Amino acid sequence: MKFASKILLPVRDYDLAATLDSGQVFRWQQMENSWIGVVGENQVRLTQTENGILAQTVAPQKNWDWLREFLQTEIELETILKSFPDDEPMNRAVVACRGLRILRQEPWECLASFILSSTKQIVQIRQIIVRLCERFGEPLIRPSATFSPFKRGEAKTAMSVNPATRACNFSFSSPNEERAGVRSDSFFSFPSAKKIASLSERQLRACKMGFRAPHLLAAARQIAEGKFDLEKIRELNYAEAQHELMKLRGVGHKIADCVLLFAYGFDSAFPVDVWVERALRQLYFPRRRISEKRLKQFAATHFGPHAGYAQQYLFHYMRTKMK
DNA sequence: AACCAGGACACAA
DNA sequence: TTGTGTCATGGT
Repeated sequence: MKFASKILLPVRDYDLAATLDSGQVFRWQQMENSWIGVVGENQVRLTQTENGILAQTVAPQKNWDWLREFLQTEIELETILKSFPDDEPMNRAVVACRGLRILRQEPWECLASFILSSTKQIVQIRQIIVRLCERFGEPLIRPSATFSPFKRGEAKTAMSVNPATRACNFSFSSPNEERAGVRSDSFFSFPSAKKIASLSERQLRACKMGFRAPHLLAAARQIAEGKFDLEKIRELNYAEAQHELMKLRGVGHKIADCVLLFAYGFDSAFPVDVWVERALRQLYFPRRRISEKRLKQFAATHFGPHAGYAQQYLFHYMRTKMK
């Protein structure tokens, strides 16, 4: 793997591994001491160092603002942590997960990813998304070419000309790689809404997304046809934005909150999945029956203006430190 | 080999 | 308002 550009993004209080492996993004894989992933059209390698995060990209860069935006390196974490309630569960979660951040994702990829997330373990979400990107994303620029070498249908011709630029494959190349859920030699963009909208439900189900396929397809079509505008969400307040996202089939409170928090930066969004509900009941109301509604109300008022961050700390704390 | 997973939805009580 | 069945799939 050759990298054309690199930069050191100075930042402290940033746990890269915890952040990339905390169930907000699904396309990053650890390679030795680094993390390999894709942001937009860029294949990136990130390495945690003493002074910050070292970033390397395959394509040459003139401007790194897109990466600072994604990683949210400008955020002063200390301010956010100080806004958390000063209670035992929260303090323990912060001590255990200090440096955990919330990323700022591209809305469509985030929405699509979380439509695919319902009642799935994180490992399986990763596998589904890898298949989706391999089959329907665009191959990314490789170091040996100055432009995208070929489109999917022309793979055979291009391969015979220059095998080194091979970047296309409709399936996993070996059982081992399929089991790992990851290919090591090919990287693809996340398929656009327009691309997904052009597919059949059958093609999507072939990615093993099950009953989520019609939901993803419907959302992609509405967006591709201009009937649903993901950019418009930015201009709304939290309640309006949540209501708007929930108009999509397959998007309820939880998934809407994930998108609002991870893609639009609504820090007050507080997604409650089985892990977070478990954390709330078990850490805040041990051996006491609390109604669903009172629990929701507690969550909505107790964690302050950056409740979404607090939620991520509780989630990651439960999932990693508390088995 | 059951059980469960970063749910949503229609419908019943 | 809260409870139940249904939808697919495969790690653990």
